[in-house]
Amino acid sequence: MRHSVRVSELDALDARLLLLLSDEPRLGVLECSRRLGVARGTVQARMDRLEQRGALRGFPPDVDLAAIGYGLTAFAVLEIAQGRRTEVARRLAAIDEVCEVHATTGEGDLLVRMVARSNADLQRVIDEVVDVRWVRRTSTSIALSTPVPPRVRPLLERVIRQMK
Amino acid sequence: MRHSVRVSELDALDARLLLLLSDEPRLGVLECSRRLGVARGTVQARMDRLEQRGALRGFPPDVDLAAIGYGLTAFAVLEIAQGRRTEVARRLAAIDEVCEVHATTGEGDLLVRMVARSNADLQRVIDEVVDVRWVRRTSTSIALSTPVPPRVRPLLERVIRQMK
DNA sequence: CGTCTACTGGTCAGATTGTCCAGTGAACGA
DNA sequence: TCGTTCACTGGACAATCTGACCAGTAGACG
Repeated sequence: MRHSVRVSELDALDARLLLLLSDEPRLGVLECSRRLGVARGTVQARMDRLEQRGALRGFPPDVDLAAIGYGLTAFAVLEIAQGRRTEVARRLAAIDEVCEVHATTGEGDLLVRMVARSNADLQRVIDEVVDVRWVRRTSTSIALSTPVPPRVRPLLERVIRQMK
Repeated sequence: MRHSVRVSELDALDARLLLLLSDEPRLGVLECSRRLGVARGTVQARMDRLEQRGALRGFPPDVDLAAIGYGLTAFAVLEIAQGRRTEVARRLAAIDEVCEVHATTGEGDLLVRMVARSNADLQRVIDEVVDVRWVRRTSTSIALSTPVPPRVRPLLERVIRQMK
């Protein structure tokens, strides 16, 4: 049975597979095929295709930074000198505690997520970030809690819903 | 051989294991034991302990939202009415496109990461977020690029370095 | 009406898993 | 100092899963 969607798009089965893997990442190909009610080869083919297409990047371990001693998270919005985004980003990337950087529109130019062991440590990290050359102005906020942890599930469910 | 560190802390082997898994998440227990030069049972025990301790939450699939059609990412900083954080967070969580919410110190109260299919779609999502009750003021920026994608590796390396 | 593609259901050998076990050595307390 | 405890080793086991095949079937497409 061939499906009608563009090759580059998600298929309902793809979405269901991703959803299943979101809920229980340790599942093997065989178990997935059982749950989805399709042949094992199919699941295997789908996963291969999803990876080739780049939709499924892999299964990185989800490490709890707090449990490793990095209990503090902070966000910094950086304003930087014109045309220095790449430069600044590279220097930020060199800081271990910098866990994520986005270039954005709006008042700020870069949004940085960083972590630290303690308030003193955070001070150090912030200083390191702020001291990066070409950084003009910064505004930092500490994350007090994370009401919604990173998630994809609702989106996948929506995709399935729309597909039906 | 018993190790000297507190039970709640990471051990050098734990860190090396997490690092290994960060680089090649698909690795099985057996392969890990080979790479780390320890017995299989040891790796198995370590992984169990890491999970029990909460340091290793699991292996969620890394789905590329862009490849699923959600090519746009935006961040919103929300200012909300006093004492309504939980309430607002709950409503935000009900929006499929909201992928992450942090409560923060500073001018804003909540930092929201959301995604959308297109500019029009983003408009809709932003409206939904902004229209959440108790939200006073918002400021939104669109993510143009992600110079540093979410990562843990440097942190793990640092932990190992410090341990040595 | 053929061709192509995707899925099914099956097989196969080889690898991996979870689960045991006895033995070793280092740290710890009495 | 002598036991005890704990973590790791290296080995074993059956059960399971994996990757690689295969022929057969059924829509979609020209």
